[in-house]
Amino acid sequence: MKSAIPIARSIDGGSAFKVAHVPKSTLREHIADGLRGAILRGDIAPGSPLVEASLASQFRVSRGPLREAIRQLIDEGLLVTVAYTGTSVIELSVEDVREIYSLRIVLETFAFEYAWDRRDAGFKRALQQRQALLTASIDRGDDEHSILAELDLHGLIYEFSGHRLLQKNWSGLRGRLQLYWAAHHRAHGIRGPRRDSHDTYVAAATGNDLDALRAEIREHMLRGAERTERFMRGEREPPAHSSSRRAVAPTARPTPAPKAPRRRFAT
Amino acid sequence: MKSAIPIARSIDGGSAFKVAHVPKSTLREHIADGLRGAILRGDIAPGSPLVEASLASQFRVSRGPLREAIRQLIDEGLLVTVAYTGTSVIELSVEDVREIYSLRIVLETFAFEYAWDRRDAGFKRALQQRQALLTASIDRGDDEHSILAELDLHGLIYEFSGHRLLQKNWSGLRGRLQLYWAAHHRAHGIRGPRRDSHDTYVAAATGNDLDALRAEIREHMLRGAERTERFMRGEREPPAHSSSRRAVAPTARPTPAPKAPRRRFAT
DNA sequence: ATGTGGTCGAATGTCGACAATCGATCATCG
DNA sequence: CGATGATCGATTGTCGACATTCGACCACAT
Repeated sequence: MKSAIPIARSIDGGSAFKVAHVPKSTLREHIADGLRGAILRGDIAPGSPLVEASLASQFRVSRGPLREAIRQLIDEGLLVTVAYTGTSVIELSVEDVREIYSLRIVLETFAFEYAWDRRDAGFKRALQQRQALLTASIDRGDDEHSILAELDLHGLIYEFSGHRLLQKNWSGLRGRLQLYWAAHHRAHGIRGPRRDSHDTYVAAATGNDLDALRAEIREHMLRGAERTERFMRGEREPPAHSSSRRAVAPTARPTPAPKAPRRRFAT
Repeated sequence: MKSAIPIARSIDGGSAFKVAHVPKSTLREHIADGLRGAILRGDIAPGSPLVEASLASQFRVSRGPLREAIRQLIDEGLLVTVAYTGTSVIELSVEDVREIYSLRIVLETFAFEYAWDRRDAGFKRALQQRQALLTASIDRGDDEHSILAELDLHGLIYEFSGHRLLQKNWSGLRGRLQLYWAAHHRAHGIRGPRRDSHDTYVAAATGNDLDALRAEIREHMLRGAERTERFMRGEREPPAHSSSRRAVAPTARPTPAPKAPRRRFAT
């Protein structure tokens, strides 16, 4: 769920308090979070266009803050926009998946190298805890949560590294991954990470053989990439025709109406 | 001379034309480019606050598009903002420099690995051409241009890789690097890349020994990081008090007036 | 003198309305 | 009958004004 509450450290005095950032204040933040959630949750399908006026009325705000939130999600790589034409959720392409996984290998390996010596009992405990959450989700058959749990498991090393650039990179990759996996899960129903696959990962991550971990990460990612690509290739025609699975409850909005009179962008 | 008129491609005919994106259309783009240029050029010093109304009047636009441009530069890592308080150019910290260079090692190495087999005569020619531009700038004593030329030299492999995520990463790093180097150059006057340092880089990049290139990149970056850090440590008190060097001609705007009545953020 | 509280100016956040542009549709001409 | 050009609705881009919040200043009590 909530990962890593930002802590403000006192500058010089040895204050014993840890203050959390004030919740949220600006509308733009709320809108960005809400929109991102709706996209990642799959309430807005990849490729479907967003209409500013409609969203603004749904969020009960004016278009100003909404546009800023959209701009932010564009920079996060979740939306694409064409001037005077429209904004839409990014389409899923195998090329993107290849790029993402190739970068994951590099960045996650680097994250471990960067923080290798600083791994302590707390790190290992946290890693095993997240693994427990993941396996619990898998055993429970909760695919939705399994995806998030797996991402959290892999995210730990980034959080632990303290490397802000690396963290920002990971959050960007994480968003895209969540989008892809969730979309495929809805499209094909079945999915969910494997248990054993992460056992070896955790073992290598808590061990002392860096080279072994490098190999494990590579293997792990190649497997993931191959599986994700296979899902993507197996699918054509994403437009709404099948009611194979409408499991997700549209907590916010299931897109006003699939009337598509104005075909924007290239199809 | 050069007709920069955008050409429309025929849809299916095997057109021999290559179309460039239409120049620019939205104000936000223009503003973002202008602001980014002003920041990277050093017309707006790191740490100095930006006032939306002032900038809007300077750009002759309303605050709407300006705010969106600002948001974009925030995501690019050039600006920081606090709600209801203000926006300012990022401060320079040694920690940031460490992170940037550590990531550069990883990413540039990966870029070469990713495109290693596809390097062709065109690549090597382009690399040598950029090196020539760099050495020419250095010999000419043009430090400003040398910085850009060095960034362009290192940027080639990212462009050539065709890896979009990697390219986006590089453009982000490149912006910060340009900001740091330009700021230090203005602060200390002297600087400018070394010639020989890049001779070995180009040689390794065009050679066939990947491990040698890995080592070279690592050495190159560690040197650069160490030098940059040294510059940063040698400096304290960036606020305007010394007239040590006001060499740069304020082509656009030298900041309205250094009256600082409202001290925002923590000093 | 130090700390405390209130007041005020300034900057950002938000809103609603207007203008520019695009895509689709339809009429027209070859 | 196909291609070309004009028209129209819809959507995004832009603007100016109002609301909200923050930081500085100053009076005052301790």
